[in-house]
Amino acid sequence: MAYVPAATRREQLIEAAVRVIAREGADGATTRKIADEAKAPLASLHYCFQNKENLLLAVFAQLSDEMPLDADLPDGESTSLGYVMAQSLTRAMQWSVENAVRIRAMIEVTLWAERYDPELAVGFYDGFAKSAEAVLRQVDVPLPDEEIHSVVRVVMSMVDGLSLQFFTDGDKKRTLRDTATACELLKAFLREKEREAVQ
Amino acid sequence: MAYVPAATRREQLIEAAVRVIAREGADGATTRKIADEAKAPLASLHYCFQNKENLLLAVFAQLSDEMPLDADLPDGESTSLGYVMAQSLTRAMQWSVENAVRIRAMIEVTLWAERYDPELAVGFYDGFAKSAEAVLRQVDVPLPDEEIHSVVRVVMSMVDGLSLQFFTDGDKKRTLRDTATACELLKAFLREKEREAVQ
Amino acid sequence: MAYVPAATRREQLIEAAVRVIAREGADGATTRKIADEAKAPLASLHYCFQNKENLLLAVFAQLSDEMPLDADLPDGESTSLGYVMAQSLTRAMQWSVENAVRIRAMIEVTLWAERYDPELAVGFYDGFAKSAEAVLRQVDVPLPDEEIHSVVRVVMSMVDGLSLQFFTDGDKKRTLRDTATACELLKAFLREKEREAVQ
Amino acid sequence: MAYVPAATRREQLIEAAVRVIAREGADGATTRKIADEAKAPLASLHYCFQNKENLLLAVFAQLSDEMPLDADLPDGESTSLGYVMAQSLTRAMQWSVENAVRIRAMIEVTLWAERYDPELAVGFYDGFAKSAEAVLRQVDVPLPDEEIHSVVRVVMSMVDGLSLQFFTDGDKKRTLRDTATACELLKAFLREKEREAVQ
DNA sequence: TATGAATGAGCCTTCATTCAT
DNA sequence: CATGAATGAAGGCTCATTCAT
Repeated sequence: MAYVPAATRREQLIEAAVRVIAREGADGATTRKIADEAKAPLASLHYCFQNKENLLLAVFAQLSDEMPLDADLPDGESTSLGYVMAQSLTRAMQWSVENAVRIRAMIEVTLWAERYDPELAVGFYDGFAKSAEAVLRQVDVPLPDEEIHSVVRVVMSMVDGLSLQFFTDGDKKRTLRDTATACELLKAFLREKEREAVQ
Repeated sequence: MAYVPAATRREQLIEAAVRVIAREGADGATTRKIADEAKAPLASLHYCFQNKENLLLAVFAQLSDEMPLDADLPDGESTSLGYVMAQSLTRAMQWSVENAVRIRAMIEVTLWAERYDPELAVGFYDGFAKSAEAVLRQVDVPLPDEEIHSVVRVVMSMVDGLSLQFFTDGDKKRTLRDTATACELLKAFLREKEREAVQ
Repeated sequence: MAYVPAATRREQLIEAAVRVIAREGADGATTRKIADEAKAPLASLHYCFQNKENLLLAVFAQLSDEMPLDADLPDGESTSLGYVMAQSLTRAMQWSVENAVRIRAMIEVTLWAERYDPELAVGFYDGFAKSAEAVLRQVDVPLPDEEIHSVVRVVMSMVDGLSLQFFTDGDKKRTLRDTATACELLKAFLREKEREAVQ
Repeated sequence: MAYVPAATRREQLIEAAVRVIAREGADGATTRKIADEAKAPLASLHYCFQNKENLLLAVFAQLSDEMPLDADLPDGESTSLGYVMAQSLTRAMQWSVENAVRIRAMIEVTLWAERYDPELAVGFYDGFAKSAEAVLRQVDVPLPDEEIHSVVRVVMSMVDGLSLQFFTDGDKKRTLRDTATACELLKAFLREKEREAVQ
């Protein structure tokens, strides 16, 4: 087998791991299957990551990085909270349906990570939430802090849940339609809040 | 080890499997760990279920049965769609936070089942959705069929997502608060729809 | 492969381990080589001994038991210390040259045991020494306790050293001749002591 | 890591190997551990010695060279055989207790060498014996050649055996006392022989 | 029938070694 | 020349399963 530099191997192995994990779960993804999928020698996996655990953590980190958390804020203009959140949700789900394998792997690794070290997954969720809040700080929010956090978590749960449903049925159109519905729920809620705030 | 009739053993093993799976995942739940947890001989597992696969399917079926899908409809009275759905969602989440182990196991087994046989999990979701629609047929619905199905799926996704979050942080209060927020979203949406329908 | 009861398997594996260890050392004796030598499935090794370590400890115990430590004391008659010790030494060495493989294995395992747990090997030597002293209590000893202990240890060291030499050259005759010489040293020493004691 | 000339590296690696082998045995002394102990790059080990085998042989040769075989003969004076041999034995054991690590390594490598190539160790013992005989040629010997060779081998065996015991208990004082006892045995034997020769 | 005992297949990891500079 | 990087082969162990009663 041709010698391949470690940096390249790391990427190949992570990508291979993502595919195998999506297919077989984190525990089912044996080092051999991953190495084969990457067309890499088994030993290179341990050369690059020391052990399976580290590889999974790398996969977790990689996928966390890739997840689109932010909305495209039209600069300068004043935008409503509903618009921003809906757009975030929509973008996340669009990414999900286009990256079924990665989302599936993400879920499997997240569950694995929780088992492996409960702190880890919490950290990820927090990062996610922080990122969302950063976005919100840029718009006028008609709600007290505590309430807005709750809404953010509900939106996140909708992303998780809709993604989960998408794996099960694999129906892209339906998932996007349901995403639109979810946005409607969100906007209706915020519109009502704004109306209340005005009074 | 005392001889125990197969029927009893089946229950013990399923219950043990639920606990072990919640702790270690479906793949991490070895036959030995399950047998030990059930204080049953290892061989009895294969005697009762032939193989691990069948046991996991039995766990899946068992947990599917237990999930509370229906709302308590106040008989005779006319109730709004929003009320019914919100109550369903709330009940589901209350059950979730009170049955963390079972929900966790459910998620792990569902992911395993999808890998094992994609049809299976679909069937489960469908059953869930059908059951929900049966409830809805009992109330006035201000939405076309297609739209109402979409809302049902969004609600289901919120249950899944909120449960997922609950495992991660284990914060019961927060989860119930977020559940209430989710209900608000849902109700605001349906109120709006009703207002539109009136016009 | 035919099912074989664990008790039988244990013996087969220990015997096989002795041979492989004699040939390849304790570290070189891989679980696979031992299993093959015993014509046993690899898994049976772990079924019977849990892990390699335990097997080696069992080999150590087994060989310790087999070593002939005692002299054939002619009952009733008064025998000289020199006679008893010389006979012990001779018997030990006769056993050694007839059981080259076992002695070789014993040495390898003893070195391994010292690395694995220093206490172990000490215990073995102590047992050896105790056993020797028990024999000595049966005869008249013309030496103070401390001195007799030292002689015992020197005799033990001759056994070890002569055995070591035997492995290297494999010359049975020479080893037995050297053993006789060693006995002469021992007896000459004790004769001198007795003469001194008489005065 | 700084570039170091091969000659220096060889020494560093041999010294490191001695320490690691004493600690972990010849098989347990992995190339990596040795390289680390020498603070040398792993590849330099193979650059200097081609393979692990050669390094072990080098260690064996090195340690063989170091072993003190000769007695300090008081020039000009006539010295007894007993004195010479006892002094050799004593010096060897003094060196042993002061160089526990090297002796331990020596034993481990010798056993390894015997496994690797039985001729090797024989050669070493022969060299040892030859060297001893050279010393003996300088004094009056009251014994036939064959018998004196046997005594030499017994003395060598006592060195080996006492060293072995010393590793096990690590009791320096006791080892030296036992060495003195061994000398007494030897001297008593030779005195007797001399007396016989006189008659 | 229900169970203790035993095994084939496969897992993660580590080793000595080789490659490429 | 001397070294960092990479790999083929093997090692200890565990798993689901089957056997024998």
